[in-house]
Amino acid sequence: MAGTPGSDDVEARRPGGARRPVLTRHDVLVAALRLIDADGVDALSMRRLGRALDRDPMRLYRFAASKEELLDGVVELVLSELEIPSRRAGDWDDVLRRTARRFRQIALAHPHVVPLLVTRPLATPLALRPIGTLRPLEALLDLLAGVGFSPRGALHAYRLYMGFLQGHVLNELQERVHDPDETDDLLRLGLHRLPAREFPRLRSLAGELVVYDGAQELEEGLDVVLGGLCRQLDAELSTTRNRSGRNGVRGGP
Amino acid sequence: MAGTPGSDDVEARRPGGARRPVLTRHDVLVAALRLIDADGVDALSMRRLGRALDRDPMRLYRFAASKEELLDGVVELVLSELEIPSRRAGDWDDVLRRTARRFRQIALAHPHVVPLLVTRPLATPLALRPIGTLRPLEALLDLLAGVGFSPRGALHAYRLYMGFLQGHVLNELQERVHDPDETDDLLRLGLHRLPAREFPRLRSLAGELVVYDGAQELEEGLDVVLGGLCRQLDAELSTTRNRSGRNGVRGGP
DNA sequence: AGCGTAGCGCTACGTTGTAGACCCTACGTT
DNA sequence: AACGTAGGGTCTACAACGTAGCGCTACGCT
Repeated sequence: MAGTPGSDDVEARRPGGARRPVLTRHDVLVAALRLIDADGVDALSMRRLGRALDRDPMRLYRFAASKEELLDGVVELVLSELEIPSRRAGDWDDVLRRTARRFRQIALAHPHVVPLLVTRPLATPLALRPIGTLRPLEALLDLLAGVGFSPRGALHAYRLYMGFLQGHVLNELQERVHDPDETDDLLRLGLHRLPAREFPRLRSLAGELVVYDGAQELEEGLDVVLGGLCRQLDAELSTTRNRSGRNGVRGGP
Repeated sequence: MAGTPGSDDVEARRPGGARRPVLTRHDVLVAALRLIDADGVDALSMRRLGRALDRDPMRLYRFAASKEELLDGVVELVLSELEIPSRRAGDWDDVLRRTARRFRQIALAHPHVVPLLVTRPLATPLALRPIGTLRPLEALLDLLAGVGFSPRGALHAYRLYMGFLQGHVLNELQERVHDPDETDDLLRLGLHRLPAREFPRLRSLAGELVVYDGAQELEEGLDVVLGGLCRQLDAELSTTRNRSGRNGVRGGP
C-alpha cells in the first residue's frame, strides 16, 4: 500500500552511515503479534514495540494511525491465517467443519489475541474494519449463498456459525490454565472453597472440568449448529421450491 | 461482606468536621459500572472513579485489591442481574429461553461491559472468580442435571448454550452503530468502499445489515441450540434407559 | 497517662499514548 | 553555486495512568 514513493532503496540511511532494513507495516504487525503472544495484550506498548524493532516509537505511527488501529491490524494479521477452502474440497458443511477446526487452532496458537479477536469488532464498525477481517465473512457468505441460502438466510447462518465459534473458543480458553501440573489440585481446592450449600453441582464437577477436551467439544457443538443450519436450508429450499433447483450440491448429516 | 468491624457509624469524620456517607464495595462497583456505561471501559480509571465518588483514589484499594479485581467485581455486579427462574416456571428449554432473553437484555443495557463479560474469565481462572459469576453456572447446571443430563452432558450443554449466548451478544453489538440516522448511508458507503471484485456478496447485503433484528435472531439461534440439546438429552436418556426414569419432566419444541 | 496500632490520605515513581517542535536532508529555483 | 522550502525522521514534553510507600492521626487497651 504505502510504498514510500521516492525511495527505492531497500535500506535506509542512518546518521552513522550504518544501514538497516526498511520497515514495513507487516513487519510492525508481526512484531506486535509476537509481543502479544509472549506476554499478553497489556504487554504491548508503542515504546516496547519500538524497542523490539529498534526504532523510535514515534516512527510506528507511520504504519498505524493509533494504537487502536495497530490492534485492528494485529487482528487482521491473525485472521489472514484463516483461509476458507473452496467447496470443491467437500460438502458445504464439511467446509464449515474444517474452517471451524482451523479457527480453533489459530485461537489456540494465539490465545492472547482472542480478546482482541472478539473485542475489536465492537469498537470498529463493520464498514471501517480492515479488509482482511472481512475476507472470511465474504468467503463464508459466498459459500452459503452458493448452496442455496437466501441472502438473509446466509447472513443469519454466518452469524450463528461464527457466534458459536467465538463462544466455543472463549469457553475453551477459559478452561485452559497455564500450569497443567497444578491445575488439578488448584481447581479442586478452588472449587472446594465454594460454599457446599450453594454450589453442590459445580463442586462435584471438578473431575469433569480437568479432563476437558476442546477438540471433541467443538465437534459436538458443530453437530448441533450445522445440523440446525441444514434444517434451515431445507426449510428455505422447500418454501421456494417452485423455482428451479439451484446449483447447490446438498447433503448433510 | 467486609463490614468494617468496630465502626458502627454510618458516617465518617472529615478534617473539617463534615460527615459523609461511608463507602461500601457495592457503592464503588456501582460507580465504576456507571462510568463504564457512560464512556466505555477505557474511561474507567482509579483516579476518575475516585473523583466520581469524591474520595482519594487510593481509598478504593480497600474495596478491590487491584484494578483488575475491580473489573471482575463489575462483571459480578452486572451478572448478578441475571437470575435464573426456577423450573417451576416452565419447561427446561423454556427456562433457558427466558434466561437467554434476560442475558441479552442485560448485555444491551450495558453494552460497554460486554467486552469485560467475555474477556475477564480469560484472565481469571474459574476457581478464583468472584462467586457471583459462578452462580448462574451453578443454577444452569442444576437445571440441566435435574432434567436428566449426566454431569458431563450438563457441562457440555451449559458450554454450548453459554457460548452461543456470548457469541450472539457479540454479534448483535457489532451491528449496533451509535448514530442510527447515519447508519444506513455510512454502512452503504463503507461497504461500497470495498472492491466489488472481492466482495460482491457483502456489498449486496447492505440492505439486510441495516434491518438487523437481534431479538428474532436470538430466537432462531435458540431454536437450533435448544433443539440440539433436546436431541442430546434424548440420546443420553435412551442409552441409560435401563435405569428407572428420573424425575425429569421432559418435552421440547 | 502512656503506648501500640490500624487505618487514611498524600506523595512520588515509573510507564503509558501521542501532540508538537525540532532538525536535517534533498531537491527545485534563481 | 547559492538559497528557500518542504517533507520526513527524531526528540522532547505533557497529561494521565496504576499503585508502592509513608507519615500522620486518632482510637483502643493496659
